[in-house]
Amino acid sequence: MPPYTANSLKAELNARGWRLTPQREKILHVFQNLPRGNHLSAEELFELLEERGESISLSTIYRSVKLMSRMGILRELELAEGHKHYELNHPHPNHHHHMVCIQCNRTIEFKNDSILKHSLKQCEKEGFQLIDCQLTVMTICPEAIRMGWPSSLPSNWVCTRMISDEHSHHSEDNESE
Amino acid sequence: MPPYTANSLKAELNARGWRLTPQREKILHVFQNLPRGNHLSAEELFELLEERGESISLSTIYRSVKLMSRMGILRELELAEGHKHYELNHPHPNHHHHMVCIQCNRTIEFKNDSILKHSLKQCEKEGFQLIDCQLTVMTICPEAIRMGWPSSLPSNWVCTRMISDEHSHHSEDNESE
DNA sequence: ATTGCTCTTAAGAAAGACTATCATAAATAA
DNA sequence: TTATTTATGATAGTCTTTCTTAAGAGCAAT
Repeated sequence: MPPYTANSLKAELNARGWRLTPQREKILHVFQNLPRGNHLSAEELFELLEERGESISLSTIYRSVKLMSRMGILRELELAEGHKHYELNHPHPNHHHHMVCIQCNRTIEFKNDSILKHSLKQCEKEGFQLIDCQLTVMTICPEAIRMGWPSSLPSNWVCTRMISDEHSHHSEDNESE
Repeated sequence: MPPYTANSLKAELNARGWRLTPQREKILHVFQNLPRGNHLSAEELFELLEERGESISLSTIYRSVKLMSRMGILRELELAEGHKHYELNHPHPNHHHHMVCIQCNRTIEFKNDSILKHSLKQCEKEGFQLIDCQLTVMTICPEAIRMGWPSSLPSNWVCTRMISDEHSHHSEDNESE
């Protein structure tokens, strides 16, 4: 049921020039034995291992979860403000992007397959191999707009003119530099 | 020549429910008098103000440059690894996205207007107002591939099957769940 | 207008989360 | 074993969050 054995983890790591260490194995072991849907912060993972008498330094914890996330073994979640959580990257296509409201600071997830397609095209154009992609859209959310916050932008903001250029094909912005 | 006066900054801030404080005014003032193309880290900005006898706490520095970046007054640059720099957001459309190589950790910029269009469409669909967008693509770069690093992905990684689904229209992944 | 009161936001300090650097230790290769 | 590369752990550095205090804005009664 857990997708990784010590051997397959080793193979995965070695394939990229990285090594299987006791620390990495222990960390993965924790995640594999975690009930599905559960997730841990770096700190929680650290304490959990501490309790079991297998103390691993926080540096290594942070480094390992980062590495494994980049490899696609773990998944990095931004749940609460201020700290990340990690879980096994189960093969549940849960690939999404984020809209952040600059007014109320809230984050909303959304799905959009075109983003992945564009990323893939970009990679192919430049000889890169795609692993993952992540779009973050800074916005003003409907609630903020309803509460009267202006949805217009500073006059010198790059996006405004790019978008207005896009919509009205009579470019009215003749501002000098 | 500098696009903001104390009054226009105040208007910009007030419009979003934020206040013009002496600290924010001083910070903007520094950037407005910075030669074009120059940029400052939070630490540098702190020291510069310190020298002038106008000491502002680091917390406030960090908070202010973050706020002004989100508003589009400043622009946040990721130059060196490990710390950010800030500059005035001149109306030079320099809007770009990033490809990160998970193997060698390098970041490459690229431009792609479709991303902005898709972000805009997404925003309109959900009643959000777009301010900015930023795509990060995790990749394996050509150099890393040339050096023999596998460009294939872990078998349980979500993107693989999404992409292979996309390319070969005979979906071969009949794994349960 | 000015004063006092209330409500909201910001500043500063300190703690917390995460990342980078560096010396040492462990793992791989020869 | 020895040489080479990579990882760990400790520490310092960068940035964010939280909390308390201070300051700005709005309103009422003077």
